[in-house]
Amino acid sequence: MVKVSVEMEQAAVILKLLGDKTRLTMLKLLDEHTCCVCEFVEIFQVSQPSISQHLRKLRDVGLVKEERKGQWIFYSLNKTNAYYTFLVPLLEQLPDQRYRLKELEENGTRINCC
Amino acid sequence: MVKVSVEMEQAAVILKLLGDKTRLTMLKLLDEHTCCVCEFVEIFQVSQPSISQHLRKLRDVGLVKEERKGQWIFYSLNKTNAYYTFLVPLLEQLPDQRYRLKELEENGTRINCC
DNA sequence: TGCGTATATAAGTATATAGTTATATACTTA
DNA sequence: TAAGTATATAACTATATACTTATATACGCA
Repeated sequence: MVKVSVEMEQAAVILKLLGDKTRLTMLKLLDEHTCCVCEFVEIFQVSQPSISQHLRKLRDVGLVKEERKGQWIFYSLNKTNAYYTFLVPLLEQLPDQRYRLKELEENGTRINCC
Repeated sequence: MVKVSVEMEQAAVILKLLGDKTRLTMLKLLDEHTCCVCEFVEIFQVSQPSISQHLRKLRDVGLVKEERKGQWIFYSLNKTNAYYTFLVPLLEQLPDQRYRLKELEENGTRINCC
């Protein structure tokens, strides 16, 4: 008997959240680095509220956690979350996204806020 | 360097398809057994077109394949599909759905068509 | 305290999605 | 060939989703 880590309904909820290119990329990035909202805004070239709303959805199911450091709020993967082990084999198969952070560093937008 | 099995955009498309309870359960069932449309109709208690439309989406990305046997069309997981290995660790973590087929057998609705 | 920056939330909108009913197509069998 | 069963597609509808702009809140610093 294979161990079941999540129920069907919960799994579908999580997978629906991952089924968005922006959120999926966010999670892959967060698996590699802590990021703040303004970095995501720069990376994805969408409005700041749009990023906040994506992060809220991920936070609402506990996939990510936030930590305020002064003016900025840093997001990271919540590795204690029940769904984290469900996520891991997925994220492992996704292409490395660290080049995006490197791009930020190159044009100075990473330094600006973090 | 971890081997990348899928690109971001494709992964998001696949995960969005999995982010629906009906389709996710279908895939888990198909991982265990071949099924035909009428069985899914019975299991999920939705209209036949609804089931057909779900199956079409899964077929369009190549996750499932169909095989006509007389009057019936049997669906199964397409294990040669590029996304199959992406899927496997996910499906493994989902609860076994064979009890649903057992239920069909018990009330005779499995026999009716397959 | 007042201003600038970072983030969150509210409200609105366009599009996507999942279901429905109606109908078409394909096969089986009398 | 006609009737019955299985499946697919078309058209429609209600709801969900992802974005936008406008505004509120929180923090740092002069």
